[in-house]
Amino acid sequence: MPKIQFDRQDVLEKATSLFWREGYSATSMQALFEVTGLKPGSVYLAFGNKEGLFKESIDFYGKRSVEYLQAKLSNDDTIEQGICELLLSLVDESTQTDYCSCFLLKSQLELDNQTSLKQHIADYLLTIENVYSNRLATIYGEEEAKQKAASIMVHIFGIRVYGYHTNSKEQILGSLRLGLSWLPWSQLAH
Amino acid sequence: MPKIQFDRQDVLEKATSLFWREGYSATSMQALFEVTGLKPGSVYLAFGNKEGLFKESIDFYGKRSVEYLQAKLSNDDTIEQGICELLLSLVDESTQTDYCSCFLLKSQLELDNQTSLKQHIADYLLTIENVYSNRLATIYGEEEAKQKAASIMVHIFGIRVYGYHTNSKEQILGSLRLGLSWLPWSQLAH
DNA sequence: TAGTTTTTTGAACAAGCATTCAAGATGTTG
DNA sequence: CAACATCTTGAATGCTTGTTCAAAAAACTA
Repeated sequence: MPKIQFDRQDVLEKATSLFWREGYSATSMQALFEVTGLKPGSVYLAFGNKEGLFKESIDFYGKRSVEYLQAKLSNDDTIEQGICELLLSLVDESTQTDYCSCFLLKSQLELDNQTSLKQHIADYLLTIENVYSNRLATIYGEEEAKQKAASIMVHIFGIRVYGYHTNSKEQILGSLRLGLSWLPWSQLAH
Repeated sequence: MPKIQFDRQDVLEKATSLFWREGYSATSMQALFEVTGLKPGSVYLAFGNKEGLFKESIDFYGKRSVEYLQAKLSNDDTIEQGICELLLSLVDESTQTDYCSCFLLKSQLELDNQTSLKQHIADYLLTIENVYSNRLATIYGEEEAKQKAASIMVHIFGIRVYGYHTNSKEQILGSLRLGLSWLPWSQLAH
């Protein structure tokens, strides 16, 4: 029954990239047609409308983020060391020239309370927090794990905003060491 | 020479409120006309264009924030206790129903790199960081004061995002106590 | 190959956007 | 009071927005 169509993943990748950089409101459908190479009718048949395409872009980004996080935290010998490495890669990311923070974070702040999208995004953020929490619960008590996970999330949000207008990598690293002093920073190479 | 005009402060207060809630792109000039009670011509004569009105709204909010911060941190007997109280008020703020994070933070993330506004906003955020840094430098060494100020900023950004989609006041408070453990949390009433 | 279903096309739509401007109102000055 | 400078008005501007739809193309079915 299904006929060949455009590469949905490819289109979502391009749409996500544009929404991420420009934001929801500032991204026009016309710009999306150009960047994806699709014509109006195709987009509206496949995604319904602008909000539908945006929602799928959020899903594309959100699922990828959660999967990446889970993989990263299950591979490492110790959980805490894995968290350190992950945070360090976020710091590196934040000093790149084309850095545009986190798509989920930006969208969460941009979207009005009216849209159901806001809760949808919040769910992804909570899922990420739970990944940290569950991993930490294998070392600490449940309450302590939850509290530490929350502190990690606060720091991630913090540096993703801080890194958006400041380029001092040292300052950001110092803040992580100071605020998350219970992590094994010293055990990492350089 | 000057003829009576509309109350500029009042207009800026209303425009700020709308920009803050909706964001720059999602706020239409028509909506600004309605909320301020001004007609197109008046706005364009007084502020130039949409970006001009937005810039003055940022100034209105930014200056108010810096002044409030300076007043708060100079009145209290000890600096660190003052910082604690300030952070606690931010936590309270974040659990209110009409909470819409920080205007500077939201705008910083929404605006594209192309506009000069981005640096203008960054300047306000750096000014705020310097207020913390300078006050802390009276207790700690200069480097340590700077590092602690950066950590405070990371926490403020963090809870202003975290509080946007989570309502658990206890979790946010716990994160502050955990990440900023060098502050005198226990010396505060309740 | 003929028939059916699905996808693509691109022009067209109305609504909303930021902005302009000439005319009228209002206050100040001489 | 007259002359002037400034501010306000609100309709009109041209452009962009998100979205639609009938016709053409393409892919599958029998």
